[in-house]
Amino acid sequence: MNKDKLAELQRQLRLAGLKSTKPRYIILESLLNFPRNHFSSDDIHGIIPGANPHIGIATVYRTLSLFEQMGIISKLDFGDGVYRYELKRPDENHHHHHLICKHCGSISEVEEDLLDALEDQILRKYDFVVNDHELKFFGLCKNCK
Amino acid sequence: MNKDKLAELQRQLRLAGLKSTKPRYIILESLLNFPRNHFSSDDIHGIIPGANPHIGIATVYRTLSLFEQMGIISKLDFGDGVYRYELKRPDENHHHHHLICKHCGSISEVEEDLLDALEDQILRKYDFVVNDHELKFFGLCKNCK
DNA sequence: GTTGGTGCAAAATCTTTGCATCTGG
DNA sequence: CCAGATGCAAAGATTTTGCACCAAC
Repeated sequence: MNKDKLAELQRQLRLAGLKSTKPRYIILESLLNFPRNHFSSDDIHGIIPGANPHIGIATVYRTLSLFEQMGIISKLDFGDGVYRYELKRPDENHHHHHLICKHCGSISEVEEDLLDALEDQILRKYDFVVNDHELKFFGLCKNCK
Repeated sequence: MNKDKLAELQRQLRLAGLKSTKPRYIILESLLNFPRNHFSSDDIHGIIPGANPHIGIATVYRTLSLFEQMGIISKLDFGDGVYRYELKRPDENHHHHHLICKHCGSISEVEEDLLDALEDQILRKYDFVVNDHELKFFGLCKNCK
């Protein structure tokens, strides 16, 4: 399955006239194997084994930014001064929502969208065409409440 | 009306055992007069007349952070690496939503909330108690679409 | 061999902190 | 007076950039 993603990356890079390099493979592999759903550039840089050709933090930033443009990952902002990314699910056209526990800091995901009615209303009332949204709920998770 | 807000600040500060100082007055006055609804620390620092006792950027950061704790303003994050604030409306218990135009960068506000159904569902399904939310819509405003 | 990619270090940006000094109560 | 607030500069933290070198194609 990871093999598939790596081959897919190679295909997409070639298609865009870009090079498929070792750092790009290693970074994709690292984020696929990352234990949490959300990761920062530093998270990824931190888990890359040092034995590989050494990968600089600048390359991680550049590569994650590239992956975002390619639609492989999405950039997230939980308001703590560090940008994070998550793997994009191929069947999603909108971002899902996040539940952020103010006590323990855990982040979980909401499958339901349910914003269609609101988006309709926004189009009608404000004449604003919504392409995407980002919704965060702050509160207490089941363990902390 | 601004007089009212200044007097109210003085009252709240006294109540909390804090000092009502000139920089705090000047900063409150500056954000009340700021031409847009959303402002960064640097925005506020930039419009303070130089003739006053000179106010350092650190004081602006500290004061806006204090005002946030006091419930006068809310911290916002539009994902561009700069934190902004907005005046809190006394009748709002939840944050309102924002429309962010990807073309011209304009930010407008949505009055409707309409998340109650979703919040109910989150409580039932995820056992998560929502205290607050933050919803941003990205797309094209009426001038840019 | 080109063109693009990488590593490194320096720079840029935003925010926080330490500390001597000042000031409101 | 004294606790808290301020100004300044330095330090932190995160992200971006310039440039010589390296590696895909």
